[in-house]
Amino acid sequence: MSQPINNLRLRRTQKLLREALIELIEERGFEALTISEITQRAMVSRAAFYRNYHDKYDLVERIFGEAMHDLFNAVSVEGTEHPPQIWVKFFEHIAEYERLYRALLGRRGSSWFVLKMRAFIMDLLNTYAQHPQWQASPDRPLYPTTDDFVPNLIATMMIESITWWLDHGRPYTPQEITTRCVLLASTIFKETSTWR
Amino acid sequence: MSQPINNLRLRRTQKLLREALIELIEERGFEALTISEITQRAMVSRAAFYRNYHDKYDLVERIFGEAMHDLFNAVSVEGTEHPPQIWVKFFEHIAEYERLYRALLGRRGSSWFVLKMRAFIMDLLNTYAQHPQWQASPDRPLYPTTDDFVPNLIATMMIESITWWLDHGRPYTPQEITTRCVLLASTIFKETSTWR
DNA sequence: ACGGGTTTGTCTCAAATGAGACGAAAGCGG
DNA sequence: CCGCTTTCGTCTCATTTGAGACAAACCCGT
Repeated sequence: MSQPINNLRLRRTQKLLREALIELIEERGFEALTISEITQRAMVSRAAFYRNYHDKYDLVERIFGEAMHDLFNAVSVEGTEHPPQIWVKFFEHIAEYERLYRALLGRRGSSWFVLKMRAFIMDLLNTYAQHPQWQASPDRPLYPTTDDFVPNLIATMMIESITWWLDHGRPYTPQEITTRCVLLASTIFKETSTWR
Repeated sequence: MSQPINNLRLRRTQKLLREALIELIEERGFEALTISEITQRAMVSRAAFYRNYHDKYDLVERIFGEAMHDLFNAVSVEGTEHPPQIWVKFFEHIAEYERLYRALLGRRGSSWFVLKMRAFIMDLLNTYAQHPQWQASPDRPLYPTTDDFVPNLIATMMIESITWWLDHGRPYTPQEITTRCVLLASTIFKETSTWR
């Protein structure tokens, strides 16, 4: 039970498996991959894979999960005084792990992962949406909290923005693409909050 | 004693150590490296290094040795009917392992390795020099076999050609650079074989 | 030449891994 | 629907590996 102090081997096999996964998604697409293929590329036994991960979905989830963990750490350290800052950090993170996201969101990617990512972005929206900058007016809720139609749209738009951004060689800085996305999002928020 | 069938772990640690070595030579130079540094980068224990290699020189020697082994295999398979072909293969090999040779022959490289490589090229010269293409005339030896002054010069020239070639982004194909080198070498051979 | 820190090379023992086998499940072509 | 093949997921045991300690060699500044 008690996790031993030694985790170099664990970290190493996980690193090798992650790198192998990204390479192989780029080459053959996520859905086509088998566990054997990943472990062979990683120079790791199949048994070692199952000791570390449940399946290939688990592998991706944990890569993404830890990346998001790092993202939140980076943001909480630097402060959230200016909420759109979280999105700048978000795009910076995307840029840093470009290979991963191109692989997972691109043509050969995984629609399962797109769902996963949309859910995450919606969480982020819910967490940070109450900031004045995104509010249509102070006394009116931004959108009906019982309905996540609008957040869903925004999240989809964000993902599309990410893939476009990566596919076009990141023609904007994280700051610039964030500004454009926030502008778009707040427009949608304002428009739709007048519905009824 | 008896080498077990299992060598995945061995091959993996060796691969990781080699990659780490090349990276670190590029970053900090060969002579400055410590074993700990290499093993940390490779995510391998120091003990594992010593199980596989005697020291960092051994590590480099074996990378080079196996590369040369592959080189000879490639040549012997494709036939040596046209001897300068070995040099084309040689430059192709250099191009393939560009990072290694830039690292080892460049500014931050190892003068020890340059000696090693010169000796190897001289071997190659001795092995293939008797071909008519490089002979001044059929009835006269190419150079006095008791003296390796000229092979030494040629080998030095070859190494300089390699570093120049790599440093300038390989402006010639392996075939072209070989042609130029063979031309230079045979000129030197012809000139010096008239000495006495 | 002397000392303090680093690196080397070797060792031991616990722990993660690799090989390989196994039945079950899934894909697939006829 | 039925075989045939591949992949999955789990298991066991031998083997390599990591952690850590050790003395010896090596620096390097005083």
